[in-house]
Amino acid sequence: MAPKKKSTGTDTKKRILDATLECLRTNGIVGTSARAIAAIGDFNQALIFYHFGSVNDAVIQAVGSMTERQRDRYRTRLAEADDLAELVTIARDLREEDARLGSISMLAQAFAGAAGNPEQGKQLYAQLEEWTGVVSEGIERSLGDSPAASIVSSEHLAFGISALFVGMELLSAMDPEKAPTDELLDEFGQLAQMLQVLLASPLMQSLVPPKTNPAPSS
Amino acid sequence: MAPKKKSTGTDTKKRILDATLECLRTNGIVGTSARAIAAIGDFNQALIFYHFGSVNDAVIQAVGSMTERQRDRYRTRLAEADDLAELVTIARDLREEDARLGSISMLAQAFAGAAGNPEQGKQLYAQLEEWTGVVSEGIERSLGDSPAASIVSSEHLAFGISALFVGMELLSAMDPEKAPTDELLDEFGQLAQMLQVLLASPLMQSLVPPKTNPAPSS
DNA sequence: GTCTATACACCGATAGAC
DNA sequence: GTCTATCGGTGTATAGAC
Repeated sequence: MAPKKKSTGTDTKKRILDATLECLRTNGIVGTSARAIAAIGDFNQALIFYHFGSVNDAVIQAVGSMTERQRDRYRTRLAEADDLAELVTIARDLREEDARLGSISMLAQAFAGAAGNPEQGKQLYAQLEEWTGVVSEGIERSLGDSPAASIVSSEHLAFGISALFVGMELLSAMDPEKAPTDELLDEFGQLAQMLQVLLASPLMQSLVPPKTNPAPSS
Repeated sequence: MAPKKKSTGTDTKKRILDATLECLRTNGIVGTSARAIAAIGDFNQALIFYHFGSVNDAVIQAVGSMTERQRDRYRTRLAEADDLAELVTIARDLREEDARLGSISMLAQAFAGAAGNPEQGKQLYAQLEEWTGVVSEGIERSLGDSPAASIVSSEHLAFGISALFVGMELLSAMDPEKAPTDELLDEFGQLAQMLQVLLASPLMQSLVPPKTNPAPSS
C-alpha cells in the first residue's frame, strides 16, 4: 500500500529541498536564506534546521538531489551518441534544456557560495563528479578509438565541458542578450563534424601513432 | 609637484578598492560585506558608503579596476602570439598567473553575486567584454587566415575561453586537488599543435572552401 | 574626508508550546 | 513533526561630531 500522504501533498523534506533549489535559482546564493527558502516553499523557517541542521547543509543536499537527476538524464541521452558529431549535438540539446531549467545556474551559485569553505567545496565537487562521470563515459564510448583520445583524457575533457557549461551559464546570467552561448555551441557542432572527418584521415597516422596493439605476451 | 600623501599612504578610494578585491578573493561574495572589507583594509566601514554609495557599487568598481589591469596584461602578452600553438601556450601561462593572483576567482564571485540583478549584471558583463575583446583580437591575428576561422567567430571563441576559465576556477576552488585544470590545458596545448598541422593540410580545402577572393566588381 | 554612534532589517539558530 | 517566539549577531546605511 502506498504511504498515506498529508494534505500538504509531498513529504516535507522534499518540499524543503525543492524550495531550496528554487531559491538558489531565482535569488542566487546571496539571496538564499532560511527565511527566503521558507517563504518560497510556504513552510516554517525552523523546519529547515530541524530536518537539515543548517541552511548550508540544506543547500548541499538540494544540489545533490538535482545532480542525481541530471546524472540519470545525461546517462540515457548520451547513450545515443556514437560519434563526435552526435555527441556534440546531444551536448548542445542537454545544455539548452539545462539552461531552461536553470540546473547549471543553481550549481554555479552553490559553488560560488562554497568558496573558502573546503568541506562544503569537497562535497559539492564530489556530487559534480558523479555527473561528469557519465559525461566521461559518453566521451569514452563515442571517441575511445579515435586518435584524439590518446591526447585528451576523457575525464579531463568531461571536466572541461562542465567548467565551460558552468562558466557560460554564469556569464549568460549577466547579460542574456549579449552572451553568445548558443552561437558558440552551434559553431562547435560544425567544428566537430569537420574534425570527425579529419581524425579519420590517413594524415592522422603520421601525427598520432595508432594504438599499439597489445600483442599477447610471449 | 606630486600630491602630498597622507601618512596612511595611498589614496583612500584605491585602498577601498584593493580591500574589496582582497575580500572577494578570500571570503567570496557571501562573505563580502562593508564590515569585512573595512576590517581587511583597516579603515572605517562608513567610508565605503561615502566614497561608493553602496557595497555593490564598490564591488563593481573594484572588479572594473581589476579587469582593466588584466586587459592590458593580456594585450601585451598576446601580442607575441603568431599561431594557434603559441596562442594556447600563452593562454595557459596567463591562466596560471591568474590562478595565483585569484583574478578570475574574484570575477566569478562578482558574477555569482550579480545573479538576479540585471543592472549589476550588465555592468559586469561590459567590463568582461573589454577583457575578452583583447583575447578576440589575439585570436583574430593568429588564426584569422586559417580555415577554422571561417567556422568559429573569434568573438564567440573568446567568450568561450572566458567562460571556460571562469568555470574552471570556480570548480578548482571546490577541490584544488582533484580538479584537473592544468592537465586539461596541457592536453589542449598538444591538441592545438596537432590541429595546426591538420588545418594547413590540403584535405582542409575539400571541407572548408578557401575564402572567396573578393574579385573587383565588373 | 574620516570618525563614532546608532537605526533598523535580516540573519542563523534554538527553546519550548502544541 | 510543526509551530511561535525569541536570542544574539551581523547586514546596510545614515546622522552628526570632529
